[in-house]
Amino acid sequence: MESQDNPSKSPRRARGRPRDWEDKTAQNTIKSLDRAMMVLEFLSEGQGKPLSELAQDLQQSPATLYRVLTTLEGRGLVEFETETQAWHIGAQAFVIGARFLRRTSLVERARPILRRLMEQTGETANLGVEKGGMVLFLSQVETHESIRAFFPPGTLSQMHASGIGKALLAEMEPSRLERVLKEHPLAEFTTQTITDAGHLRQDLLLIQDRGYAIDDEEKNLGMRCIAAPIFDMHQEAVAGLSVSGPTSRISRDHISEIGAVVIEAAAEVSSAIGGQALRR
Amino acid sequence: MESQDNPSKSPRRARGRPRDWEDKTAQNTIKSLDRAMMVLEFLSEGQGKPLSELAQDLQQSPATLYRVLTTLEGRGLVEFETETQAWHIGAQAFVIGARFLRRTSLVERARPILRRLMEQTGETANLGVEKGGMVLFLSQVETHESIRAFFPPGTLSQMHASGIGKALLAEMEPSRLERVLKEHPLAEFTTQTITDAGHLRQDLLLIQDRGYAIDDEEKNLGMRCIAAPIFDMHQEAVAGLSVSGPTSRISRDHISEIGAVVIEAAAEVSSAIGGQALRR
DNA sequence: CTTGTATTTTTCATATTGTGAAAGTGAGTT
DNA sequence: AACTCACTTTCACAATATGAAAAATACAAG
Repeated sequence: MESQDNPSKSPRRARGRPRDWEDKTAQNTIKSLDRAMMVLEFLSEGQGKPLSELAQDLQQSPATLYRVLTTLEGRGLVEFETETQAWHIGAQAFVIGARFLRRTSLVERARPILRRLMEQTGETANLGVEKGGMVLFLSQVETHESIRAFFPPGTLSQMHASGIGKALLAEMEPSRLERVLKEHPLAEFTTQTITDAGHLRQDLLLIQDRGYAIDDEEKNLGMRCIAAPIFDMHQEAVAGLSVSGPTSRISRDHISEIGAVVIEAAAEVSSAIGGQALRR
Repeated sequence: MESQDNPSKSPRRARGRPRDWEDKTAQNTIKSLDRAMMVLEFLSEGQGKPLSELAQDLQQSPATLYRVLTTLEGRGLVEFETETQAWHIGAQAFVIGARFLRRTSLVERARPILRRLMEQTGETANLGVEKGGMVLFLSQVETHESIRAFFPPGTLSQMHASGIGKALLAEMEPSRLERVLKEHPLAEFTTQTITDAGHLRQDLLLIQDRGYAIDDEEKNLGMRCIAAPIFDMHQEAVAGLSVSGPTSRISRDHISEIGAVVIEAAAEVSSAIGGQALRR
């Protein structure tokens, strides 16, 4: 059962020096650029701030910071609000970032399926991938109901307290799973959150067996979420798909029924991107 | 009726040297950073490319480009695909960019209204703003119909061939309008596209008078679009909202009826962001 | 298996250019 | 009207970004 790698074809490998370092010391980077990107990142995280405050938060000289900001402003990556003297993330950052979605056709192909899933279940449908040990929400089709779950695309969320996250963890190879667990402590969000690693591992086995994950008020009280993994051509779980809604509508009686629909939809997306689910 | 400003509190105005230059020569920027951002922008526009190709396209030395890319990679802004040796825009760019939407509450507040608009008209509803003489689409609620218009959020589009674009142009102050017209030639997309400035100006007057704009197959044949402007507290048109769909469903008979609904929805968004429409 | 070629990655010497301190500027405040 | 504060620009200096060239590597051909 250890035949993970596919020796059937020679997949045009890299020339040049191999990037085996990966863990890297990454000495070969540009300092000033890296610092500037730190500014951009920081700016995107909080509210807009005036120069002086940024300089303090980032421990940089106002003069340098000012030049970084005006340079980024020149390309529209940040914006300056004259009224309040505050620097904000700019529209161009959104334009550039949004193009990430177009790269992988995952989002496009999943979208019609997400929509149908929403109509079938009546609940908001979400698509997410794993990124740096977190779940990154890529796309969403919202329910018509007025009480609805809401994960804006671009949101990052803890894996262990998310349906999609657990679905992905359950399919992860052991070593990678361990690394994720090591790097991300099991923070508690509600009384239902799984904070014990053993307990989580048990749940993951159940998920793998059942085919779908349940986030049972583990992130937000009153909200349930049913998720299933999406597989690529190498039978690796590259994304997850979920429906989420209030416990009142996603009642315990409905879970297995919804679970089947979610698995079905995830399998459809898998084949839409040329993938195929694990044979069990 | 000129009491715009709220005298109840001191609205913390700018100190320091005023940014009156605006047009600026912007000598005060960091060259290397600017070049790096150009790389990021370029990367987001096309498909993923290998280093050598990028170096040629951007006229930069491979060595420098390589360091820029690895630096950006370190922050997840670009990604390197080992299989094909291609550099792509990264997930972190999406994460950062997506936060732009959270800044202005416009999107959040408009979303429920967009949704209702979609349900009322049965057609895809869109929200967009003007950015650098173009229309930037921010958000969208798609119709249930299988034939539907599609502007992915983050898309930029020419103003003169877009419903939202024309609605915004119609409310623009003359000097700014002229500048936009000067900087953006009236490209022809279909036989219906307005390519004559005089003709466009005439249409804008009509739009201002009527309160909504019609894109009558001016960008894509077979597609109509009805749009209206959204106003902020200063009675400036800061965004626009539209429904778009095939000519078969948005027939000439329905236009005025849909127009009224769109105007109504736009007015609602206006008040949701604390704005108010022009009194006519 | 050996050699050749294309591409990426690193090294290295150089001067470009990013940097912080401090001076300058204007708006708000007393 | 003088003062204060925060942003913006100037300036001199050396840190560091840069490109040429060399090294490293994978793939292709003989």
